[in-house]
Amino acid sequence: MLEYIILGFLMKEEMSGYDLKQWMVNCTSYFFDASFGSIYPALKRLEEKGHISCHEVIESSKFKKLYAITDVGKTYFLNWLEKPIAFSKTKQDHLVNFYFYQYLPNEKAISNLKIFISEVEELLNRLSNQKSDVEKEYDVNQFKFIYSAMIYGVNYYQFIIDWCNKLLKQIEGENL
Amino acid sequence: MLEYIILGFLMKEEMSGYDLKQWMVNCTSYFFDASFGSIYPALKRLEEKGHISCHEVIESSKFKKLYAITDVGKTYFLNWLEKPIAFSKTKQDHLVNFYFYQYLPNEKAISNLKIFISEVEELLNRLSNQKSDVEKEYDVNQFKFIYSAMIYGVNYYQFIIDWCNKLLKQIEGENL
DNA sequence: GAGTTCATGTAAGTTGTTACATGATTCA
DNA sequence: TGAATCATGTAACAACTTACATGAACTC
Repeated sequence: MLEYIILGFLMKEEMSGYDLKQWMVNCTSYFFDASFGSIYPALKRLEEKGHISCHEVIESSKFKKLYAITDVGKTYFLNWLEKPIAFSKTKQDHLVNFYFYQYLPNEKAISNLKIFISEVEELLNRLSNQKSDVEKEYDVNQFKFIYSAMIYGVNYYQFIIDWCNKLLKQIEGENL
Repeated sequence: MLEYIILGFLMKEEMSGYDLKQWMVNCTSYFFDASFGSIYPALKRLEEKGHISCHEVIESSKFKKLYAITDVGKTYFLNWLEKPIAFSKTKQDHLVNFYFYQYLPNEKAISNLKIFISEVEELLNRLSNQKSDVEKEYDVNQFKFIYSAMIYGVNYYQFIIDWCNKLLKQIEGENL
């Protein structure tokens, strides 16, 4: 998946491994992120396969290895993109915890739920602000899919918060 | 995470590696599943650590290695469970695809969205039926957390379907 | 008696992360 | 001049999956 994401970003413009990481942190980290330890080897592999090409530059007096997608790479990427998407059941790690909360005293369940909620709320706020910025600065119709992904992210976080709150009220109701 | 899930299941009753896999497929696969190739080595590790113990039996004329959680294991599990849950951003693989759909012709985007929707709809139907069965057979108040997880699963699938349909209508509207 | 399900396990491969190492440049 | 950021990279580890191997029992 990482190699496809890299190709996807390079469809827009050439960039370095460091740039790619920045893009992920700023734009896709709510559904995909990768470490330098996987990005750099991936770039090496993609170059070996001929999907990308590299040229070294000095940009604002900083050494950079800029990677550009090749025609072979473009064909490869688009061929992958047009294939039907297999829904891969995503691990919802937090559900593993909640699933066994029957073994926890209610007070502990409540306090942990509250901590978890505020954790997700912070992520929601950050993404929500980012979404507002995009709405102000860009014509969202031109970035339909990217903007839709943001809406997904915001609504997904909200969904988790709502679910937690419902569960919270249910347990709290019992404690009375 | 796998080792904790195993301990969690063994909190209920002793079972074999095969049983554990069955439980995951039938009960948790919408948010967590593991292969035999990871379950059996995990059981070995847990036994070495003294978190579980094993005894071999013939159950309905079939050889089984039944694992039971030890007191040490129980303490270890509960100690993990009561810690605050770190929200780990789950990779939403399908979003990686949709994020780059600007590079796909609208017709292809539409057909792929439709395929994806029916894929998720099938999962939703299966889980939805399972949920109905649980509602009929059990007192859901006794399995609050397990039942809440099911609601999470159903609503999560529905959320994805709704998001896809919205996006679909938006693209289809453009094609007129 | 042939195929399916039950049951356990291993070896190799996949796909990452974490921690470290290096060095240049920028900024206070 | 010392800390932070920019920039690239590797080695070790982690946590799995896939594919294979084995064999007993059940089912038609």
